[in-house]
Amino acid sequence: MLPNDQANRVFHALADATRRDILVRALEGPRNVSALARRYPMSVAAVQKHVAVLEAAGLVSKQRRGREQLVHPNVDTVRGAYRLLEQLEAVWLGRIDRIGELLAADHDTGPTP
Amino acid sequence: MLPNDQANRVFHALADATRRDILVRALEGPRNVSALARRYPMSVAAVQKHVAVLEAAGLVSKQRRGREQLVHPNVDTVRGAYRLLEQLEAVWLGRIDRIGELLAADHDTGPTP
DNA sequence: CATATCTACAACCATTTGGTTGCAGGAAAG
DNA sequence: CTTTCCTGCAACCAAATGGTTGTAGATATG
Repeated sequence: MLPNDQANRVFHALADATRRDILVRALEGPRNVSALARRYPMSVAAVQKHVAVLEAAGLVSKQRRGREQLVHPNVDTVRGAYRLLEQLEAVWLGRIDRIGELLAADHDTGPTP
Repeated sequence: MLPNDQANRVFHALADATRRDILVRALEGPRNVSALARRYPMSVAAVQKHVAVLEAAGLVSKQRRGREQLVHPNVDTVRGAYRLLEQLEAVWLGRIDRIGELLAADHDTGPTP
């Protein structure tokens, strides 16, 4: 499971529309940084920083090819975030179950009339 | 689907271990702010701010009961984030599919030897 | 070689974040 | 009524965020 501080980095990285889009583009196929930068109304350096945030979170890796740096996705990390949210929902469903048990128990022992 | 700026708020809210824990406690059962605050090494006001961030993201709502304010979860918003990550994975799987198609096409037409 | 392209990194700046303390109001308990 | 508890809000502060510009190195291209 994602350790707590990586979870912090992953969700922080996802909390920005530009970074989410960069991730989508990388998922579609490897892109270099300046090609990515052409899609957004900001400097190349700003996009470099966004990629660095995604990389620190383990959501993408960079791979040199000649003078360019290809950004490609780490799907496993996306799944890690996915699983964390799944666990949150499991807590919720567990609570529902416990309520169900209580109701069943109530029904079994029945409130003395 | 979550609008872009709500997605920003949701992932930002999840990018903090204290806030994720608050969400878990709320999922276990409604808690008031000062009961939550006792669990963390910080002031009540700090926890109030964390709850406000979760509330702005739509992850929890507050409901007054007498002098206390019960924090209870909005599971639908958790599922919204869930779905967004699902979509990311779908992009990835779509790419895999396209690669599969290409390979199949390569196999069909075959590279002329 | 000369020039253009892709990247890295530093310095700088405004804004946001995440904490603090202090104060005031409403509800519960003595 | 007085006191205690829970909450809301404002002011303040250090650190992080998200952008900029500028400089420099390495690789392609003419």
